[in-house]
Amino acid sequence: MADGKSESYLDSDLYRIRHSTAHVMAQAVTEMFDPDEAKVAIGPPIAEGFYYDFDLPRTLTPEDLESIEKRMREILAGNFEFKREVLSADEARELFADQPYKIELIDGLDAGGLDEYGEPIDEKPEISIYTQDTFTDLCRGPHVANTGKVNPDAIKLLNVAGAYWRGDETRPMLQRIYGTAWESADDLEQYLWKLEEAKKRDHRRVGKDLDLYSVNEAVGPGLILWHPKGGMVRKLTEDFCRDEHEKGGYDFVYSPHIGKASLWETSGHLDWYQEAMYSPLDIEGQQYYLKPMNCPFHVQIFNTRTRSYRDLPLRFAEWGTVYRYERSGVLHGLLRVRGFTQDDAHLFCRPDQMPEEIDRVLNFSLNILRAFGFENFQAYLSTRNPEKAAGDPEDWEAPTEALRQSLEREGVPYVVDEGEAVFYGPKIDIKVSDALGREWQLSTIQFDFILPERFNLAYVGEDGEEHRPYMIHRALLGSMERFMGVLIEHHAGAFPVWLAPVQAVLIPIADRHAEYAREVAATMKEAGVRVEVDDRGERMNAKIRDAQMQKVPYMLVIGDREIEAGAVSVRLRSEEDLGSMQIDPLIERIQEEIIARS
RNA sequence: GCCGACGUAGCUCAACGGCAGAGCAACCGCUUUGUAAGCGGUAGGUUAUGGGUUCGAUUCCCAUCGUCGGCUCCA
Repeated sequence: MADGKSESYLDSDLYRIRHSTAHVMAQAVTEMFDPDEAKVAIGPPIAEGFYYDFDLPRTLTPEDLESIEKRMREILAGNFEFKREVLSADEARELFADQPYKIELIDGLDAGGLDEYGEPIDEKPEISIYTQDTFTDLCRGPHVANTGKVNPDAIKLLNVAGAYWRGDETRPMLQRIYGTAWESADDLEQYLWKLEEAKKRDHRRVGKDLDLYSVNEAVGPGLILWHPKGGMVRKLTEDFCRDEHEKGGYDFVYSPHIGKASLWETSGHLDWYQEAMYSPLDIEGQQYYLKPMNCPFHVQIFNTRTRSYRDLPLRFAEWGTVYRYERSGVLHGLLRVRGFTQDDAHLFCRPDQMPEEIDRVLNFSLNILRAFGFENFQAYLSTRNPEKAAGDPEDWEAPTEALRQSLEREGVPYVVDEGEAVFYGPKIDIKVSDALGREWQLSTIQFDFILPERFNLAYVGEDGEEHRPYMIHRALLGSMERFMGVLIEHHAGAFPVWLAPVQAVLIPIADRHAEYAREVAATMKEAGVRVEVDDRGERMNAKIRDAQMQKVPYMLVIGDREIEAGAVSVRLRSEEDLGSMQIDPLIERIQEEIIARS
């Protein structure tokens, strides 16, 4: 129900509660203005609440939200029935004569093919209205029986934001009020707790607190500066993945950041991707573009020699940094940036190798994601969009079927996004659920019918003839930036030991213990543990507090007793006290955790 | 890009037409400490940038840049 559209949700009491609460909110809002000043648009339930869009004579303030919420509770207390009526299109037009957005919806419903939210539907719908108290809205329902069925202690208005009418930036900008509604006050409280928790885990905040990365105004928006600690997490991530790729039969390639305009013309990027590409550089009269993707380079490497069917499959992997223009308003911490590094690879294979290649890459992807602590996956299979699709429909069948069967074999839950594929081929996207149950898209596995043709890729078959290879793009973590962001939020900055930038802090209690601490540190470093000595003139309590807030997995306290015993006193960031431990068993324990990646 | 909110010390925030402040962090002392903040001191600012209004602007107005919440899009 992440998209708020699952069957069971559409059918639930919660859905009705939210839908009805949206209507009550619309009543409260329209009451604030003269009837001819306040225009209402649409107000559907969404995954964890509802919204309603308004066209109002002035901007709403947070104070307005409070008074709207107060008025909503009064309306709810009125116990007004939600009365449904079915109208003809003309009757509806008359009723909503001074509501232009409703008129547009009615015209759409009357024409058929779309519901009131602009979603395609098969039949021409009945036009119905719902009335509670003084407010009547065009609506297909369903609703609760009366306003008394909505718990006034389980609703909350969250924020106001701008939203285009019908999501179309050429249409008017409306004011959207987001709210949430639950069955019980406890449910509401739990939801608000989750929002708070999400705020605490926000990678932008954690990134600052743990000194992982920054975005700098002098450098530019959407461009990430990795600090030493964040850089270490990223390096460890990359090292692990590179090793896995090597074991997995990938070859490593490297390609430049810019390429000639003619390359991007051949690849087609200048035709269909130019709006996301930066303006060209002029070098000796030739135009060069910053790369938005790595594919054309890998394709060129493929093409540097005649390939035999014996050479295939070829798997070219690169941590390729690409630059894409993103509109300033969409940039978001590490999750949406303008320069990012994809863990990219391109697979070239014979048609007969394709199903196995898909299996391998899907399995590979899931295993890598599991290594980072993700357990729950949701896959999306995007199929051919007849409106915009390269190649013949039958070309799509085998790859689409191969993708589907791989998902079945892996047992990954998946949904089919009918017609959602990019024009060059079908694809699988994999989303992971994090510790708070939020979904993040990471892996993508995409077929490509276009590039092999445009670059005239070929291999010589057993028959001595030239054949066109299949080409698959895939990124597993997606982008290093985005993945780091997701990882930070998933672990709330408390990275598993193998990824922790600092795995242990040695805390000498007094100055006289510092020398021993440095000796222990040297021993541990020797054993490959990332360790620091906190020899500041602070009290032990302060040092523990700082290490705790930095989410360091091991805090090793050293005082007279430990020196005497040749040991350290071990505290975990979980606040568990392991007591006094000898150095060797401690190192062993840490190393085991690193290997187990826990 | 668009709508709205917001930019004050490294960080979190005060002051809101009349001398720009606190806590934390940094630095310097004192303290030598037993599992989440010891005490004292010092330093730190063209109040994002540029213009305007005013006797006087951090405060009011305009523009630009940036951040945040959304819309749209996506790795």
